[in-house]
This record gives sequence, C-alpha cells and structure tokens, in this order.
Amino acid sequence: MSSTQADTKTRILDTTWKLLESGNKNVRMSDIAKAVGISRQALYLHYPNRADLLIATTRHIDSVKDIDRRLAESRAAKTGKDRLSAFIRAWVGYIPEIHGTSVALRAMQATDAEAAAAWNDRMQAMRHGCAAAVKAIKDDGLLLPHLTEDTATDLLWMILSVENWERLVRDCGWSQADYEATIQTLAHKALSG
Amino acid sequence: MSSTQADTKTRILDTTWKLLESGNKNVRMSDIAKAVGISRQALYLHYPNRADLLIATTRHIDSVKDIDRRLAESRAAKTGKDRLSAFIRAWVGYIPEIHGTSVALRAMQATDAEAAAAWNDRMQAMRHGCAAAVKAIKDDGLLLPHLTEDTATDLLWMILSVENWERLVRDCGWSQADYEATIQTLAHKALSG
DNA sequence: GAACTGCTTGACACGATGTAAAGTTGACAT
DNA sequence: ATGTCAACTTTACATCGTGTCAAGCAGTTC
Repeated sequence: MSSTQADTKTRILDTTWKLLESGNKNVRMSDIAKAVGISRQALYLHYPNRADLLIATTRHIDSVKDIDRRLAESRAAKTGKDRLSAFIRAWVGYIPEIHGTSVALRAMQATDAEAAAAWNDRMQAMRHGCAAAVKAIKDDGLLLPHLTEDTATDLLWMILSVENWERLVRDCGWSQADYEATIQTLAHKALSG
Repeated sequence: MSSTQADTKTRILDTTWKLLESGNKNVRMSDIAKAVGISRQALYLHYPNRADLLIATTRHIDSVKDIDRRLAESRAAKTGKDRLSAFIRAWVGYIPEIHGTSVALRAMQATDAEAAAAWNDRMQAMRHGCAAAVKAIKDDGLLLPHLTEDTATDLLWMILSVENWERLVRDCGWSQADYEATIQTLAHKALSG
C-alpha cells in the first residue's frame, strides 16, 4: 500500500496543525511545504487546495484528540446541571487545541464557501451537545420558564463560542481556569437561574 | 476650497458603507469605485489603501450616527443598573449599523495590522463604556462579590461583542428585540446576580 | 492663456493560489 | 536487467486583487 503517502499526508497535517497553533498568522501553502520538507507542488498532490487542507487538519485534530468521545462522556451525568457542567468542561478544554485552526478557517469564510461550510459543520456538531445539555436541564424542570429549548440552545451556543474564549483568554489575558469557572457560572445562570 | 473633493470623499464613504452593509462579502476597491462612479485609481487619490478607506468609513458612520453621544447618554442614569441598561440599549442599537464594516475590518485583521488596530481601538472605546457601567454598579454595592471591576468589565465586554450579536441575530435568526432582551437579562445576571 | 485640481486611461509590479507538464528517483515485479 | 509505477521535483505560467506610476484631459480660476 501507499504507506509512504500516508506518512507524508500525516506529516503534512501534523505540520499544518503545529504551524497554525504556533500563533503564526498567514500560514501560506509555501510555509507548510517548507516546514514539511517537500515542494509546494507536492502539497497539491495531497490536498487540492488550501481550504481542503485546513479542513483535513481540523478532522485530523479531532481524531487525534478524540473530541467526540470527550464530549460524549458528558452524557453519563446523572442530572441536567451535571451534564451541562461536564459538557462545558469537555468543550472548553478542547478550544485551545483548535484555536489556531479556527482562526485560519474563519479568516477564509469571507472568500471560501467551503471553508465556511466546514467551520459551520463543526460548530453545528458542538451545538448538538448544547441542545442535549439544554434538554437534560429541561427534563429536570430547571430550565428558566422564559426560555424555549431552542432559544436556550442558541444562548448556550453563543456563550461557549470560540470567539468568546478568544476575547477573554487571548485578548484579556485570563487563565484557562478563570475562563472556565466564569463561563460555567454564566452558562448555569443563563439557563437555569 | 475643494468642495468637489469633499463631496467625492463623502460619496466614497457613503457608498462603501452601503456596500458593506448590503451584506456583500468581498467588497473590492473596484466594486466601490464602480458604485461611486469613478475610476479605481481615483479611489487611491482619496484613500491610500483599502484599510484606510475602511477605517475612514467606520469613523464616518460614527459621526453620522453620533455613537459617542448615544453611548454617553447612559451616564445620565440614576442607578448603576439603569446605567447598564441604558448603555446596553445604546450599544445594541448601534451594532446593526456597523456590522458590515465590522466584518470587513475583522477579515483584514489577519493580514493588516492597521486594520486590526483600528478595530481594536473602536472596541476599546466600547469597553470604556462597559467599565463605566460596571463601576456604577459597584458603587451601588451591587457587583457580585467574586468579580473584580476588571473581570466584570471583561465579562460584560465579551457579552456585548459584535460576534455574539452575529451569532444570535444573523446565524440563529433572532429578532433584534429578542436579542436585546436576552442580552440585557444575561448581562445583569452576570454582573449583579 | 497658464496653472492648478480632480479625474481618466492604461500599463505594470507584487504576492498568493492554483494549474500544467516534463523530469528524477527508488522500490518492486517479473 | 529492465520496465513500470508512485511519489516527488523543477520550472513555468494563469489568475486575482492590491497598490504604483505616468501621461493626459477638462474645467475653473487668476
């Protein structure tokens, strides 16, 4: 089989990931090629364009970090509020891992429909976790009366956005722990008072 | 004097504003020139580059919409909580006006340091309003004990971000009224319980 | 009618993405 | 040993948007 190709593909994804998370803005195809140690054109032999490479990188991070399993663990919680806490904890721990990729993908949203779709897909997946947590709280009869399941999900989704993490942690210099504690409190207050 | 030039400059800013707020992504210099009815090169006679034009456009919107006065009116409020409400109401009413420009400026942040600085400046100005509202609440003895003035300001600033407005109003399809009501409630809960 | 201002036309450099084609290298099969 | 195939290289070029440059034109103003 093409074990060499698989290795190169993995090396490309790992390198792209590393470059994006290094906080380096403007990661160009040529930067990635150089870092991998191949020609720029070889990159196009593996990924047809920059958007596809970025998308593949997020999927790669997903599988390495096993985000699905980590988010799913929150389902084990007994009460709705425990479930919300567990979900937030899992998600919030994941944000720093994908932040660089997130920035790059979002920067392409304006010009590249595929990149926008990829990012939306990922955020929709996260939203399903929000919806499940909201439902669990509602089933406990603890959802604030003026909120529907949908609006509560929207609200939680907004609170947990990567952009909000960026604002507090990156722009305001909060520690990850402070961020998590505050967002936990805020989310619980927002949904069940 | 150069009344003709002033007219053209104003026409450029108005047109740029209109194009940006029309939801049109990727507003190019040539698009603006065509819409104004001048050559692309004439644009560069008035504004040296795209970033400067976008920045000038936000300042123009500011002066037309008189955002400073509208935000300042919240100072008249008697109590801290009234002041917070008034500030939120003023800011939230302003977001739809600058949203398109905001998207364009933020899209340039990755590549253009000046654009990033311009957007940051504007957000810092808004942050001052947040800080003033927080202080007013604290002076009333109503700030939640676990919050410092700084962290409370950061938190309010995050809650009121344009990105959060985008998420709820644009992505989730909330009405402006629903958005404002929810964000008012959330902000009050977050700061003073 | 000379000078000045605001604009036009046309050409071009640059940086990044993406395409195309021909050549190299090494492994592996027969 | 040779032929074939896959992975990769080198070189060149098209495209798109920004930004620069230079020459020229039209109206007004002194």
